[in-house]
Amino acid sequence: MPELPSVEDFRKEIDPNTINKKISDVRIIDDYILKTPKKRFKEEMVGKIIKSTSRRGKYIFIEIDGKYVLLHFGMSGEVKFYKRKSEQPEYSKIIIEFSDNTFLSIISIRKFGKVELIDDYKTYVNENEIGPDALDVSLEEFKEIMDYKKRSYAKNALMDQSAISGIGNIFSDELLFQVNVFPKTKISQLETEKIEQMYSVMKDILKVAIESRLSDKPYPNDFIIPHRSRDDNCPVCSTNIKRLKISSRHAFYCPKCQIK
DNA sequence: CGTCCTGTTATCGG
DNA sequence: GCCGATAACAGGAC
Repeated sequence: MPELPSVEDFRKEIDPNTINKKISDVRIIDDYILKTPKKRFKEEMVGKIIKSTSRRGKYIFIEIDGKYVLLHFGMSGEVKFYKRKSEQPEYSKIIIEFSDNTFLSIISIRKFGKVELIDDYKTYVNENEIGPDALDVSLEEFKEIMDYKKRSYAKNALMDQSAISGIGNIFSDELLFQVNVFPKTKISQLETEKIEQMYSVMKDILKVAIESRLSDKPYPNDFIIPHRSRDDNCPVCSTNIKRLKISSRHAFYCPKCQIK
């Protein structure tokens, strides 16, 4: 379930649990999502110490003695830290074992994720055009980006990872719902005040979502997320939620609150 | 059985 | 070159 808030949750599973721990073994159960040759991946990691973690959009970078392990979760991945071998999660693909007999599992049901050893994360971010993280972007930057994306539908602009990284199908729906914007509105049709409102709502919903996940609570009921179904109603006005296909993704929205 | 899915990428036509 | 639509990638859930 990985958009920015979930990925941040995964990062917190890694950090602090594995920080300063020594890698004693790397078990590769299935190398489908591993983009670095198995042998090299193992050799570069065993014996090394986990230094730090960072996240940009939906990517996690784990720093290991100057190099980085990149994690991307596709549509269904996650990571799990655990202390007993018997707790090994189902669909574990790669398991990092530490010298204190604890484990970090990289899990993937479908095989859309990515695990890769890279030399420098800044180079990677530039080469792969991963835009600034949604939680780091400044208002000025956000306005510039929206100006650059003015020909796009609002939903597509928000989901473009090279413009702003971290927002996917779910959170773009939430953001548009909370600012009362119909998903197929072109960015150029929005007033400056609306763009500014989008910026502040973007920060708010991501922070609230991270907090909810951290405290293991469901997302607030006045979010559209718990009502993303054609059989459900708008938490504000009770109108039946509608579904719309945009660029082969389904957008859920309230036809009354989100004016065209 | 068919449908659905919270991501990314390539390709095509406009 | 940008934009939107589509297919492809896989496999489990319902």
